[in-house]
Amino acid sequence: MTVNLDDVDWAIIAQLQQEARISLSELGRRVSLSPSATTERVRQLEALGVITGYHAMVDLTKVGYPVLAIVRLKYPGNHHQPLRRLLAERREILECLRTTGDDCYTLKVAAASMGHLETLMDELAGFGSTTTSVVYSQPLPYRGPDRP
Amino acid sequence: MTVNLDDVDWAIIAQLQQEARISLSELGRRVSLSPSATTERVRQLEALGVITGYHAMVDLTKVGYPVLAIVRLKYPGNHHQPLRRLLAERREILECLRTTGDDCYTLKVAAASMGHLETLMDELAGFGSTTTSVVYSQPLPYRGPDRP
DNA sequence: ACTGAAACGAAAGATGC
DNA sequence: GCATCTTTCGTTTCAGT
Repeated sequence: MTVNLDDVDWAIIAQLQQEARISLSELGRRVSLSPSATTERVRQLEALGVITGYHAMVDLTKVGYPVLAIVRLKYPGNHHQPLRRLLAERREILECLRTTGDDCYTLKVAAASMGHLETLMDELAGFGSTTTSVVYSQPLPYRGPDRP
Repeated sequence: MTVNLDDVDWAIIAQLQQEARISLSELGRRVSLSPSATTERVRQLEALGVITGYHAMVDLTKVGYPVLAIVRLKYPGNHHQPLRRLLAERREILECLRTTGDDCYTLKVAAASMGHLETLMDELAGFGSTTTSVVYSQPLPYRGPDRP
């Protein structure tokens, strides 16, 4: 499943992980490649599924979601469909990871207030027992993986 | 701290959260605005800190990190500097949230193998007691917040 | 706060190395 | 797999509303 990536591929990935909206010409300048060669490399990385997308990041507080929480969910049964439906519907759930261990799901949830978070927790509590931690701060700026 | 956003702002945010590399002209077409008006709106959203950046997302398995784990860290002391240093150095740590509750930090860690994860855990264990959950799957495609 | 026009720079595609 | 060239399209700036 691993793709072989050379120095230039990693340089491209590093640049686009930090600044996804730079032009292909600018990207080419930064990695010392012509615009067309850069375009071809980026196309390949996308086609191979190495780069899966480009996303704007938003300040949750500024858009009205000042409360961020991590919810761990202990989900006993095997009937995952209802939970999948909730994940799709409730846009306050920003991320969901299924994990080993006692808590099968770990969710990241954005809420407009503690009252709103309470409502969301009530919905999730229908699926199993939950453990909620409210996030104080995010001590790490965004970054993706680096070359090994 | 909240910024007032109208329908057009939210439409712009929604588009850029899904596809950050579309041209400003294309974005303008999608939200029914001229290129120059679109440019000005995006510039404002960036200047206000509503949009904090644009990032390429990468398939961790394809770039050589097939093991993803969530690590909860119970950090007793108040000396956070050494941990901050580790966060900055160890690029395998992709995310770090400081939270309420018994486990003060929740980290997302990418590893090349279980052996590599073991090494990383040993480093983290120096700071406090850890609970590690390996991620099976990510049942939710990436998405940011939606309009309330 | 948005439109429209004009100059500049970038993207896309074809060709040759 | 990469560079160069040309056409087409996007970006930027500014006048005007």
